[in-house]
Amino acid sequence: MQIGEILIKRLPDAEFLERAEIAKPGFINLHLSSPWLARQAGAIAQDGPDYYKIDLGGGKKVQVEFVSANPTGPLHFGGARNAAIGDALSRLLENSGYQVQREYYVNDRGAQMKTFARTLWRRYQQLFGMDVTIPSDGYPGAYMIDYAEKIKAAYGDTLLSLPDEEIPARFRELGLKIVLAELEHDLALMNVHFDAWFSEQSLYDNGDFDRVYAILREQDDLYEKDGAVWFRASKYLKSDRDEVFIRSNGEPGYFASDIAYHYNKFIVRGFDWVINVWAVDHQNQAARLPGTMKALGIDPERLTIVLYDLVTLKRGGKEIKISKRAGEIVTMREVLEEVGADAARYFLLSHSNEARIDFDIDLAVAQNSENPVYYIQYAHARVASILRKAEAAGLTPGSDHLDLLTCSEELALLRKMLQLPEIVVNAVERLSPHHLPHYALDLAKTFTNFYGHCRVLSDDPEQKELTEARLMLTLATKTTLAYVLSLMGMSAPEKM
RNA sequence: GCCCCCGUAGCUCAGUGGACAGAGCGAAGGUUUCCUAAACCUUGCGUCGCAGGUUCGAGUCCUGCCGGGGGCGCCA
Repeated sequence: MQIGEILIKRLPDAEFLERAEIAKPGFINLHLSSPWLARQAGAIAQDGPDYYKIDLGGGKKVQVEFVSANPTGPLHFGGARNAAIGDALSRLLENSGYQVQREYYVNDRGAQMKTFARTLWRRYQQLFGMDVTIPSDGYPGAYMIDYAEKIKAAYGDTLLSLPDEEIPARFRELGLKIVLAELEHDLALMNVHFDAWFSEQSLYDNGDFDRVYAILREQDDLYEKDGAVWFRASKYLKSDRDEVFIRSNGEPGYFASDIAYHYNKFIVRGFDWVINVWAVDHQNQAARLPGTMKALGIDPERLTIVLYDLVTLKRGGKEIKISKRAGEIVTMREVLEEVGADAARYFLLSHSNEARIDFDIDLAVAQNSENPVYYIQYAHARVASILRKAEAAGLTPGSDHLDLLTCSEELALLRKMLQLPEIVVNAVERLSPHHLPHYALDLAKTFTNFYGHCRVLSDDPEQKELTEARLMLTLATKTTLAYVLSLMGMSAPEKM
């Protein structure tokens, strides 16, 4: 308490400070000056979203790799959470002084791709009445028949006469093309767009894998055992388990691809920082991969893996059961078509990454106050409506009398807006976008409270100055709501 | 067996070692000749899973336990 008193006496006079006081155990409470607060309405409205831009990154090149589901079928709804998180992180970083690249890693080689091509070939043959069955370990989903139909539409029966040895590569290539186009289309439904689709196979075609292999060989990080080539993970990690690098069948394993891929990210492409968004079922690999960067001379701190937990879908409080074995999955597209991108993104972002989500479809589509998405967007639409009405009445926002904004609802709204940079810094530092939806709801609530207590528009000439000031506050609210919605990748409707 | 995540209000969830643990929804009551009633206000709402420990101070850190989920592959 005594220290506090001394500190208070030494506080410089700042225009934003109204007063400082000491509270119970020894807290110093600084009170913002109301006139200063009121002036921020003008600053926000004038600067637009730039008012909130901060520079945490100093122009550093950061890559956010997300979704990256195997290109063997439509995206499962769980992938939508990955997309929501990855894209929101990208948006947060972009607005915090980082240069961001969004990347989708395409696992276009390996066993599952071969199985995919084989299944596709069989489905194609079936379309011509041939009595063949799909492989027992193949992909039983009906979407494979759709893919085969597309190939039939483009090529007719001409592929039936392909030489046997050309079939796997041809169907792999055709299938991949179809799936990638579908992934891009479905992700666009969620307003997610990638800057790069990075092919795993390219690592083997462009020599990155060979270079990494040579480096590791040189460092004696590789050894042979049981007919396979192993990476000495134990040299770099607190672990007694090594990683298979090249399998006994001669094929590089996923770890070999991963390390070559990150060599490419850091050494070839020169990213300062790489963020991978992975589902929790990769938690073990997530714990190990950064440490193995040391083998490439890369600081493990430069690789961050964001893990998120799974999503279960509910309808009317009841879980929707899916059977992956039978190929019955709930796709991202189905859910997006039902609930829309905005609601999906809001709910998928509203939980901390580590928490599981019960996604309630009924709530997401509800058009009432139970649904925070509508509440928030409605607040924006209401703001827009007031501004439209003002314009029609010849009233314009003005900064000359902002000191008239003195009532508690007005000041609370201003304070809430000024919290946003703090929210953004926190979300970036912890890579936790879930603070955004909570803040947005808070802000919408604070605005609606203001709206209920303070009439903005007035045709009374004596109220003109207050009206101009409140219009300025309203405009600042519009800027702020629209900005926080854009960080989440959601739309800010002018009308509802 | 070892490792990771979760457990906070009736429900869904926030909570960065600091003040009396917060929001929304639901509930109860009230408001509206008025800029979008898709609204607003008021009220009540807690053994922070349990038990120890560290600390001036713990929902937060440590240990153990209980409950739920996940991971420990020559799959990715």
